[in-house]
Amino acid sequence: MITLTEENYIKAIYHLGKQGVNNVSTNTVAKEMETKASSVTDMIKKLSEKGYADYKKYKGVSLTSKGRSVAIGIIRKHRLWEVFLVDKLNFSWDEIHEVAEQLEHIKSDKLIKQLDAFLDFPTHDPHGDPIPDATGYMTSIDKILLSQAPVGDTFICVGVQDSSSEFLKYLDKNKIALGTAFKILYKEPFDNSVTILVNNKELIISNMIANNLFVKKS
Amino acid sequence: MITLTEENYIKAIYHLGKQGVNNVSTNTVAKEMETKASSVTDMIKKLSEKGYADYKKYKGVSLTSKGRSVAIGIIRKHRLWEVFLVDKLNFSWDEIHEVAEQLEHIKSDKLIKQLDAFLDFPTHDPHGDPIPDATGYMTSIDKILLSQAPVGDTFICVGVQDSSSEFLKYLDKNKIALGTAFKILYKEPFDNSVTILVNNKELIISNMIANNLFVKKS
DNA sequence: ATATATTTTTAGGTTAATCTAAAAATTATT
DNA sequence: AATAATTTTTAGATTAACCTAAAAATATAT
Ligand SMILES: [Mn+2]
Ligand SMILES: [Mn+2]
Ligand SMILES: [Mn+2]
Ligand SMILES: [Mn+2]
Repeated sequence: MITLTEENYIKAIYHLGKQGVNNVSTNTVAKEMETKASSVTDMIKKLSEKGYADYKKYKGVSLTSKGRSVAIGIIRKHRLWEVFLVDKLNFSWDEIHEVAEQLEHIKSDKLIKQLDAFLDFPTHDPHGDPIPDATGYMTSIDKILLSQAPVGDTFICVGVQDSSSEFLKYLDKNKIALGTAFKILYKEPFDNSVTILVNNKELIISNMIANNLFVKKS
Repeated sequence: MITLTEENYIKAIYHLGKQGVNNVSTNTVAKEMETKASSVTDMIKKLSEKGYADYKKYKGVSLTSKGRSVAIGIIRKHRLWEVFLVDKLNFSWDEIHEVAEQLEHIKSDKLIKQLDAFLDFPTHDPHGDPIPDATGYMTSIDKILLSQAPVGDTFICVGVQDSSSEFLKYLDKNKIALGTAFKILYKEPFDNSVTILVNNKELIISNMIANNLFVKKS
């Protein structure tokens, strides 16, 4: 039996250390979980005892393959529910994360299997993140950050790094969505801002924005 | 802030004492919650302090109007999710209760509002129980137990008292579903069994079954 | 009305998840 | 290499939800 809190820690370790393979420091987990380092120490001891994590004192924590498969299962549920909320219940992409944080903990194999089928086996969530299939396999489209993309080429938006409501609303306001195509006209060396041509209009994007938008060459 | 456990106690008190109006004894709640009487005493003190329940030592517990509206909200969610599972995800009516027990605690006003619309504002769940609307109003069809229905008349099945998987599977096996019509041919005084004509076949139903099937005159 | 049985509450403990404060280990700086 | 700063762990408390066992109240039976 695994508790909701344990699931959330496992997910955090997965996201912080490249799919849970890299060691993550106690403080890093504490920040992500909005809790204190001492609480994290307690919990990663427990996760380690239960076989979900590898932990050596003062050396940080990583996931075992058992822990990794738990993490992937939760992520699968999170992203499928996000698709449900957008595709079926008309939520916008900036309203879904908090609800999915709750729904991802519902335990029922049949539920997630049927939901997957009902949604027609989506491969990506509304933020462009890949949805692991029932076996844990994830298709990774090769995407780069807009800040890393060269001037002159044409790209399409395929994902976001930050999926906070604020950032997503900024994109909405500027009519940038997944699938939107644009051309990189100019990169200002002084502040690393990027001028793009999108929807037949020039738009200047700050480095911070460019650092949170995933694109791929079109 | 209300915890999941508090919600479950409130729901239990609601179901045990006619919509939470009647006083319910500590032991009754303990049995329903599969816990000990001492734990119940602790919890109903807390519910009372938080304004969800009225409690006097040794006198049992009932719900305040605040508690009642919490209960109705949870029941609304439970039943809407049950409709979702059956109508959209192809669950059968005997597989949904446990999942709905989890889903009923998801907190999002928009979610339940949109789900209601997505399901086309259903008024009854797959077991024939009424679904409270957003204001808490519930339509109650006047139904009686098959065991109370007179011989000779024709009835349709409109609900179940017991919604355990075992009972529901029995009904499936005998091709009895919500909306199924039948005629009461005979009631055996010795064991109170009931002979009905259903799907053009005679079927003898034990008193226990007849005590768990709601019908209405057709 | 008294004794017996049952129900309910209280007292005191446990576990999971958190916290603060202090100690120990590690890392960075002179 | 020694000292200072930072990170991590330990020790000891707290809270929610539960438990057992004993005490108190209520209900039932003689
Ligand atoms: Mn999300
Ligand atoms: Mn997402
Ligand atoms: Mn149910
Ligand atoms: Mn139901």
